[in-house]
Amino acid sequence: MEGEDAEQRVLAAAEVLFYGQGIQAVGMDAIRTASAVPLKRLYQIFPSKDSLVEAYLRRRDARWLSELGEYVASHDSPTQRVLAVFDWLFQWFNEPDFRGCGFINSYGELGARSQPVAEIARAHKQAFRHYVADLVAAAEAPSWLADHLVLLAEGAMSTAAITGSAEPARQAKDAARILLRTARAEFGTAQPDQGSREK
Amino acid sequence: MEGEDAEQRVLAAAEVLFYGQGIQAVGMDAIRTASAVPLKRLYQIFPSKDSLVEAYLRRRDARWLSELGEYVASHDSPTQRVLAVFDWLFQWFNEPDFRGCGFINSYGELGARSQPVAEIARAHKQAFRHYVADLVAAAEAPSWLADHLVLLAEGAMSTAAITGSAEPARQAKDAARILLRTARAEFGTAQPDQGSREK
DNA sequence: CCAAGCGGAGAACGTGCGTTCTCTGCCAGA
DNA sequence: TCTGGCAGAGAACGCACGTTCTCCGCTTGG
Repeated sequence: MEGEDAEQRVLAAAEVLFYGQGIQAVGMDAIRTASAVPLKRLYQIFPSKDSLVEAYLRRRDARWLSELGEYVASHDSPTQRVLAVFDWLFQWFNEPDFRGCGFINSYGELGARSQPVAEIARAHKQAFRHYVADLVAAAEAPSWLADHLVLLAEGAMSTAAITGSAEPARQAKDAARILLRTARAEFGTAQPDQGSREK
Repeated sequence: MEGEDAEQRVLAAAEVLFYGQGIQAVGMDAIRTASAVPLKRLYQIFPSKDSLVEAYLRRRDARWLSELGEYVASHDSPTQRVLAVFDWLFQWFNEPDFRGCGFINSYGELGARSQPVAEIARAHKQAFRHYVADLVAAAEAPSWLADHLVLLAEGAMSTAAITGSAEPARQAKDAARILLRTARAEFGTAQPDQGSREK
């Protein structure tokens, strides 16, 4: 049974094309050609372009967070894990087809017209924030630090996309290190945890 | 002669519509209706939609930076000026038709297809970075602080757009305050003079 | 070997939109 | 007043694209 296979091929094609060129710039014909799934079958699986777009975003949301989580989990200390987020961003920005955050892009393109798209983007960013907040809590830093780190990460994505450089990830990591250190100092962290407590 | 007037009306309509709904979502007919400029005249002024889009972006670039500059200049001390950037963002985010950074949005929508759009977005972000760098230099902080503050500002724009809240501007300002304080402490602000000591 | 239906390939249809064209009325100058 | 052209309003054109339809070959059960 290749029904599953066809759906996966469509989603894979959609992700590459929608992310790489923008959603409105990609026609269903391009999806068909790239996935080698006939239009009839394509419309059996996804009854409209809108539904395919939503599926694309949901899939990307899940993959993005799981890849980030996997990378971060390979680090040991809570502090390292917080900073690993920015190392992962650096890697991502260096991928040749990096073109910014797919959710910010989709929101900018369709968010004003499509409530589902806006909602998925919002949910994705909220999930990311929660994930960072957990890392921050594990590193025994105040919860507002998570907001600051998220802003740095989001800014790095946009800036890296437009400038075409991965450097913003490094800059964001530097800033994150300073904020993390300062936050814990002000917070009066009882547990040094790494012995990396200065000042 | 109302030739000038027609052009201004077209640009005003284009800014509201393109920014508010996305570029591809707005047809030339909508521009015509909103500006009350007949299509014939419209195409005399802007020979194609692409050229109108570019004019829209260039005008928005100039206005955005000049409004920011005006607000910031109304503050006295160099430190206040640096932080005033985030107050201005807060005001902007609270405007009812705020929908994120028009350049990030345009880049996400068209940057992959249109080199001019990508170039204008890049130039805009570079100009913003230079502006912040000047403020940072005046506040006698190390130049890398400008990169950090720009990331916070960009992140605040995206996050405010997607969440629909102006709160990110406040969070970014808090983070900026910490980074500014820390940067000057580490930098040893003993010599006010130029503050141009690197790394 | 036959018939019935399923899946693939792409043509066809309707709509929206960027751009151009046509028609109509108005005003300048003789 | 007459005429020549200009500007406005919107129809028309061509194309792209989302969605549906048609045709055809293959398979599968009798």
